[in-house]
Amino acid sequence: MHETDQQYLSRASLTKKRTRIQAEKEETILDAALEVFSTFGFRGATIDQIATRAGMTKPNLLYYFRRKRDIYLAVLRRTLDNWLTPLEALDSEGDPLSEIQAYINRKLEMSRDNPLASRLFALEILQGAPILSDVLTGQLKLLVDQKAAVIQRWVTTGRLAPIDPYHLIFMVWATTQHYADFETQIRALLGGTIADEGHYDAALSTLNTLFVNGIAPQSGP
Amino acid sequence: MHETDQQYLSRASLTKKRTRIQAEKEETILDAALEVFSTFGFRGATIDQIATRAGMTKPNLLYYFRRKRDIYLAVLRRTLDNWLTPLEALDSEGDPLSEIQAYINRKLEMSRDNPLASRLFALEILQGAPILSDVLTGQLKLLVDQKAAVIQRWVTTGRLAPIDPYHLIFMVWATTQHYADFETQIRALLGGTIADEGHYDAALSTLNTLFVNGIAPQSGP
DNA sequence: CAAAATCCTGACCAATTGGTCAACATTACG
DNA sequence: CGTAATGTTGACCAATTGGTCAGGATTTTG
Repeated sequence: MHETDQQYLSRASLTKKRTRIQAEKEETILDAALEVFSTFGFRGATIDQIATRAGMTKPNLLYYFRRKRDIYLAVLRRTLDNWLTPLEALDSEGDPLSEIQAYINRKLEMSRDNPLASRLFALEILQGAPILSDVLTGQLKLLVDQKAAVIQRWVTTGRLAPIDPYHLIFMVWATTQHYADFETQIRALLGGTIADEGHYDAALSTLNTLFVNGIAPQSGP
Repeated sequence: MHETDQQYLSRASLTKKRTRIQAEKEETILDAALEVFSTFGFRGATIDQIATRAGMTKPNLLYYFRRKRDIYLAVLRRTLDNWLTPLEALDSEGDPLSEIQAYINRKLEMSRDNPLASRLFALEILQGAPILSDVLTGQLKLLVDQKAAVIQRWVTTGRLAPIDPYHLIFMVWATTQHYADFETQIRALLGGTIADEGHYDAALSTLNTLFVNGIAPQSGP
């Protein structure tokens, strides 16, 4: 499915076979594009910037992706799965607190290991999600509705303190993605980022304190 | 201080006095500029867009602010105070839990009442804070260091659960600003924003549950 | 009311940028 | 090896955009 999707974007793939060079160059381009788009946004990025960072000329890059928008779309698609996976893994059969803790863990890891992807989506959504709006109201909404129902069940059966599942999910997103999206600010204030182990541990431990204490079922009658 | 600062930006203010028309037009321009910059970022915004939204021609706008960057700077400056005020109001003499609760309140109100300002700063910081970096390492760091020290004292004296003050502040920022910055996503998932009273109350109540339970001092052994 | 100051605009310019294309270079393959 | 397919590039184009300017319109002020 991804394979065929990409065929529509990368023009060079109107060739009979997907050649070795195509595979290599397209990946190089998308890597470079992720860096540039996640820093400057769609309009702020230029094809030349991406081409330079990918070590090729502009017309050469445009041989692989005919339009700027095609590059952008391809980067978003390639990154989308990574973005959704952590929530997908939330298991309705597991222990509520551990599940949510594990979810926070995965999200914070993603912010550390792939901050560019986080910033790419942040920029896209900040600007009104012109490209991703379908994903938001479709794929993402389905997933969130489903997982929110799981959390709601945990609350109803008393295995979690009463809390709105949607807003709980928002809080997890907000707090974890913050470390990627506002990295510049974090660095200015802490003198480092969560790429530094000490800061990572402090962030994780704060998250755990907050969420575990925050949503553990209240003991007592 | 603000007055004189602005003189450097708005060219028309090389006139002998600040005229009525200058005051009016400059405000109109900055309002329009906030809308446009907070949606498209600095590079994505065009002077024409701002001029159109301000109901004037491009050369006319450029009569008041000679360069695009001047408009951007002026908008950032005008909004900066609002951005810092909520944290400044955190009172070291108050009750820790109430103070933090009140802080969260103010921040969420700001996200509701001035989402454009929040998105403007978010875009600026996401892109590496090319303009604001001095503010981050200067004014903001001073303020945050000071308030973090206050919170640290609360922790040390056992009036707050042990938690890293910096990361606690980050969590407050993240969760409250999320509703402004990711409004598009919230709308896609909830069918509304915190401008709707129901959603606002749900968000606030979730925040309170999380933070109050999360950082209340653990009842004794 | 008239001169001075301020305000406004159409026309224009140079730089940037997305995208094309013909011609040449390289690679794959029978 | 030779030819067909694929890859690469300099030169170029049209649209967008930041910014200028001369001159006319309006407002302020004595």
